[in-house]
Amino acid sequence: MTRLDPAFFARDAETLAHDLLGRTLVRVLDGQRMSGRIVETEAYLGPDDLAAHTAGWLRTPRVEPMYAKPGTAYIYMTYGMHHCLNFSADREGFPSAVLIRAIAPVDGVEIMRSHRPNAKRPIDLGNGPAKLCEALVLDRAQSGVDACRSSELFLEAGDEACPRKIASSARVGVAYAGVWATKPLRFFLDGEAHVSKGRPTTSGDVRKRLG
DNA sequence: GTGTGGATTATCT
DNA sequence: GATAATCCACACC
Repeated sequence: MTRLDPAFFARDAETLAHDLLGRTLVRVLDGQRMSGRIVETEAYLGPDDLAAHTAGWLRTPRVEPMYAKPGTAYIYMTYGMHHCLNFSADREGFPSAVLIRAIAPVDGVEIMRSHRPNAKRPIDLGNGPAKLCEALVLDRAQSGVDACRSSELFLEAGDEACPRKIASSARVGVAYAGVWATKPLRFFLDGEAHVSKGRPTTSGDVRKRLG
């Protein structure tokens, strides 16, 4: 399986969010492999994007990985109890990233389940950004990890080089971001059961594209 | 099946 | 001191 390299990540966040669909996210913990197929992403475009943590070139220790070289993991805590996984996009010094919102579990399902005892079905292991972080044991300790070099967190090309049908919608939970809240920067595989239940704050503008 | 509200804390102003 | 790129339990159809 081909591992994704820096050149893959060195594209604008929107393109990268589109292209990460269908790829395989791999987490190795205590020598045991867990993986999942990415089925939902969101693009955070950087300085101009009011929904991004780096709006207005904000630069604090927390968001530093977004400024780092493409493929760097940016993991933050939200609502005091949830973690979300992103990968830095574009180029070093330009703070954009792609949020991984949902995965379909592939390898190590039982290991993931042991980290999320409340998950009744395999689908509940990855159908939400905070859920997949819990299942894969990702927290701020992994923020800043270079996914192109790390042996604990990386991505593979996946079976499906060119996913079937990609749909887009507004992003989730960014209602405060004005016009940026309505832009179709959330991408998911249409009809895929593992997509998260989170609904965009602006309804009715889900568009479909050909894959 | 669908909708609503509460949990709980890092981070920045 | 306010706010948040969320999830889950529990009501109530």
